[in-house]
Amino acid sequence: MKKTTPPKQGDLSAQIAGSIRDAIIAGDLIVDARLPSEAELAEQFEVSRPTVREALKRLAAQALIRTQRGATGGAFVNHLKYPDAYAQQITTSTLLLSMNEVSIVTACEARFALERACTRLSAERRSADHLATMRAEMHRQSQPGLSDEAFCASDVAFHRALVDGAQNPVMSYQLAGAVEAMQPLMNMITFTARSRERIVALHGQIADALEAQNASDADAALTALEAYTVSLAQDVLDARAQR
Amino acid sequence: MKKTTPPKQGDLSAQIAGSIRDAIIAGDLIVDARLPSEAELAEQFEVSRPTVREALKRLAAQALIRTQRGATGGAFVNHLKYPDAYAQQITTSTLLLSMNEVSIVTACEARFALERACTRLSAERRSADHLATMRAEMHRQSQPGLSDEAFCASDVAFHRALVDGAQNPVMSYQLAGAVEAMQPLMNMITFTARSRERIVALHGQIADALEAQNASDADAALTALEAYTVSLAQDVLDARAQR
DNA sequence: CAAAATCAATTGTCAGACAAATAAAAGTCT
DNA sequence: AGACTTTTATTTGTCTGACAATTGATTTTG
Repeated sequence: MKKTTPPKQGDLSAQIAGSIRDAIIAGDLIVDARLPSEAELAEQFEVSRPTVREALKRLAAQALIRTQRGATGGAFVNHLKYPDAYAQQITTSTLLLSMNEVSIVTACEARFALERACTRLSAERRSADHLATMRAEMHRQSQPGLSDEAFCASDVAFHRALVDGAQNPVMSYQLAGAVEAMQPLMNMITFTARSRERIVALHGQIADALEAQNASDADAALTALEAYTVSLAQDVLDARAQR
Repeated sequence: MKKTTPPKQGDLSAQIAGSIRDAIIAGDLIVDARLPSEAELAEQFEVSRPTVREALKRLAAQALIRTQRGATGGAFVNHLKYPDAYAQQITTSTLLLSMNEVSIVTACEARFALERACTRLSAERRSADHLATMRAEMHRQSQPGLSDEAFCASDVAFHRALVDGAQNPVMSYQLAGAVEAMQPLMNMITFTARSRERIVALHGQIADALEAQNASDADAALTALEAYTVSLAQDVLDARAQR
């Protein structure tokens, strides 16, 4: 946390946040360690307290620290848990997709390629619980009165169960963006044209394959789902171009 | 950006940051749109300027906005570019791995599964440039005087070229954490025991397969590399346990 | 007309103060 | 003595007001 060779780029609060972040990543500050009080940090870095506070807020925004008021309060190095990392990943992925004119084809290709990376593990290890979740979501997707938003949410839940079935938390984390950030995209593009029946049928193939621990069948079903999604998107875009 | 149904959780600065973030994600604030000045925001949200500033710093930490001083300055919705998202992903992944006692086996499994998801696309589309990068990194890895750190960095560069060969930026982004965050882990674990020769040989198999557009051979080589990495980690851990 | 000086708006930083929360310490009653 | 209450000290959260630094726009000047 010392001011060793500060690269002096950006604002003071950014520099200070960088110093503390580096200290955390380097392991100089371990989880649950308490940082000096804001007043002490201000003295150490030779800045005012508001500046220190801005730096701490930057770190808090990345879930690197948490703060607590009171006598024994202060800023503590946060144990970065999976849900926090998930949320960040989803936010970042959503923004990245919405701001970079990524084609649906490219996004779909990435999403399904990553999801297929889970099939082998998921076929091998999925628990009864994961299978039950898939079946339940399929059942929900078959209900006639379901809104488009709810259908998409259920779709996401189904695929998350597939990914979680691999029983590898690192995998689940990495896939969070790919699976969840697609929801608004699919919502916007395909909800007018898609056949829920067909999607549920493909979901059924995937669930059956995973239950039978047949990874290549699950692979094939995912590929078919990808092809269907891409063709839907193509149709919608064509219709839009003609109009 | 209105204070519509504020969930009132956490600090004021967190609430305000959340409001603005939601507005950006919902598309109410488009890229390069200028936010009101800090004074105006303070008035709108009925808080003081330091509180607004803390909120803005939170958003800046996530690269959602950028600020500019001067007459026409202010806070602008930032175009989230891939490099920014990469950096965030790598930081988050690194912390997640270091703070959650993830076993080497789990991390390796995820990493190589994701990387194998790229082989089909990369075999199909890799450019001469990607192949040249791989060869160059392999050449560097063969030099005797290379430090462990430099070898690892080159290793990462090689795998990044593999991933980038898929010519899918969404894929490259999603893989950034998996590929780059492993570097410190591998560095710490296997640098004592590994045979560079063997690793370079496997890299050669991968590069050859991609050049021949043979995805399944590349797959097999990656699987072999995974097995070798895991066995190395196992050896090191066993030796550590005996000591 | 072009260059220089001025201006105005905005963020960056600072100082000091008070409020709110919180746990430890001290005090009080049974 | 022990349990409960009150006080106190520490720390973060927020506010007010001010000034410096930056930078584009405006005005002045050669």
